Amino acid sequence: MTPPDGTTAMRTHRCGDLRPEHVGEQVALCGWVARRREHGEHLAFIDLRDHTGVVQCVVDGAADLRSEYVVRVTGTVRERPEGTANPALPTGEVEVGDCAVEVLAEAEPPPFPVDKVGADAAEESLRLRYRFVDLRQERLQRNLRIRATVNAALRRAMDRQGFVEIETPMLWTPTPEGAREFVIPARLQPGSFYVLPQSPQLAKQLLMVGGFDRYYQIARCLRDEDLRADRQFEFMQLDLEASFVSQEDVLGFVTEAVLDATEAVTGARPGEIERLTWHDAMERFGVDKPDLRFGMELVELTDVFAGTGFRAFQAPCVKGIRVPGVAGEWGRNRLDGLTDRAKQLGAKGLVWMKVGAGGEFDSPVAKFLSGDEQQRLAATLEAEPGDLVLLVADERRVVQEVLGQLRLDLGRPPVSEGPLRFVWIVDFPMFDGVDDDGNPIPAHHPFTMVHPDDLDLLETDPLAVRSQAYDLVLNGSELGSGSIRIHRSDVQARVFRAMGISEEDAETRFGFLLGAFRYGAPPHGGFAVGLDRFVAILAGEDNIREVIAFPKTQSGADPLTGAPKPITERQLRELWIQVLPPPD
RNA sequence: GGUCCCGUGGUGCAGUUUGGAGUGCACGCCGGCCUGUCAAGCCGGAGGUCGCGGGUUCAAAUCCCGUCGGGACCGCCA
Repeated sequence: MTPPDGTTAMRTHRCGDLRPEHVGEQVALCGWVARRREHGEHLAFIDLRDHTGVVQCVVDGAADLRSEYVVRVTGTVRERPEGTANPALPTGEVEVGDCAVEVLAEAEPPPFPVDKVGADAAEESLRLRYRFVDLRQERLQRNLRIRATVNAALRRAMDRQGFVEIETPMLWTPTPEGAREFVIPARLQPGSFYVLPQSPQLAKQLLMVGGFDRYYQIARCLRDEDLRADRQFEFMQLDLEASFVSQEDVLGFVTEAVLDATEAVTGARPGEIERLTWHDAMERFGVDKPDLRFGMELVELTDVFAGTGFRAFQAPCVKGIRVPGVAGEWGRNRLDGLTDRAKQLGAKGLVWMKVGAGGEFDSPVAKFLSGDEQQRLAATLEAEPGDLVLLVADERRVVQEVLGQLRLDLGRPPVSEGPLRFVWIVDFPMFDGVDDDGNPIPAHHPFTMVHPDDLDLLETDPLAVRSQAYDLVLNGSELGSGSIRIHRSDVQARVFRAMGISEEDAETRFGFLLGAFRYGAPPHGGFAVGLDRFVAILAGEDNIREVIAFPKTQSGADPLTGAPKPITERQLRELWIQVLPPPD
């Protein structure tokens, strides 16, 4: 997997590649002046940088260079004199001697230091305004190369599994569902508009009807929604769909692809991806995207306090988490802060208990709990001396949400740490509560297939219906989701009815897809993996902007180009568009 | 739409709580010295609309109001 050596007409080697084995070779290197140490008119050291690293070049004379000049250096590789090797540099045992330097391009001083320390410290908008400089630093070079490695590995995996890469249109049709769309005026049809696809969802289902039984695409998706550390207007997905498949087939295809990509980046292939049902994930971790890198699971305690006299625990659900060995670090102030946090998350309160040296509970509420309750509590939690125990009693959903978040607050390792813990979340519910009109709210898009065992519950108990939808989660981040789709019009009609979508409604919104399905739709299902988040985790980055060459700021601007900008009157007229005055 | 944090020479900070001369630190930049440095060193120098606007005050980087930009989050992202 060694990439080509980079030899060109202008250079013989790359800076970071030089080693003792090259000693004696006449070399030509090209790169940027990272640093220079000049000792008068007789000696100068130049640290020359390209994307492979830095090497020291020695000039026997004055070097009239400045930072970030682009230069070509010719000289002879030699071992460094006794005692002058630099173990901090991979190239530190050698240097290029007797250098002649040719300036290929002069450069103004960079607006911020071109290294990890300098760029990390700089205001991010400054980095983005000078992204072409920022990109030279090792971190972004590495991240974007990881990204390319992932893309290549995914393509290989999909090709190997018989998938066909097909591009779908960027100019698509508006659909009044889901994310807000970017709108493109149609010059040839004044008053009408295309939109940029929020995903290739409908297109790939049409491809299934069209007989491409294994489709994939590394697809750009666009959503005009507010930006976040893990969300940009435009993002990439490994999008796939296959016909005549079960859920198992789809999970298999995706597993193969993401494990291949992980191995390509890290050199190690994770074991088989484990699975949790949505129900178990919510009960044990309080979230549908559990971070399995650490324990502190939610422990069910409802039975323990079934007959309790303690008013606060007379609730539909009681759960607790055990934070091992930290009791000593939690004084009254911090615990009060934690209680505030729990209330802010929706709990009525938070009960904390410290486990003393003899296993006894130290807590303001201990006196309200019977000896038997305390004993069963300790046993169920497997509490050890020195542990801090946090308990919440409330409606089940509230308990899960609050403790799930506290678990993350107190235990979640940094993104750059720990093993890569993939997990499939399966058996999602079909609906997520009811809206103001009493209609069940679909948890996924309306073409998601019902779990085969639950089909008959659609009319009787819709909120109990599970779907054949599944998520892939990595270290607590949702990497992607997919489902088996409905391909039979009778089932689709029942699901629309359950959702409160009328036939006319459905026809208006998805008519072209439903129409196509009348011409012979195979059973099919698919998935989409969010690549920006995937790459960010593999690169150990919190923020997907660090794995995107030219990202936008939180307000959707690009400080480098100045986009978005007004366009000319003439352009507007051509598009039959008039800009309204801003509201007061 | 909302909550919170940040904005001071090119860069990163301190100064803001308790108003008193653009005060300080590190890096960078410019000039000089320097033949083994590697965050080179030593000497000297330049560089400021304290984001912007308004208000309070004898006096505002500092207090108040507004606004712009950046970031984190809620809403939103079927």
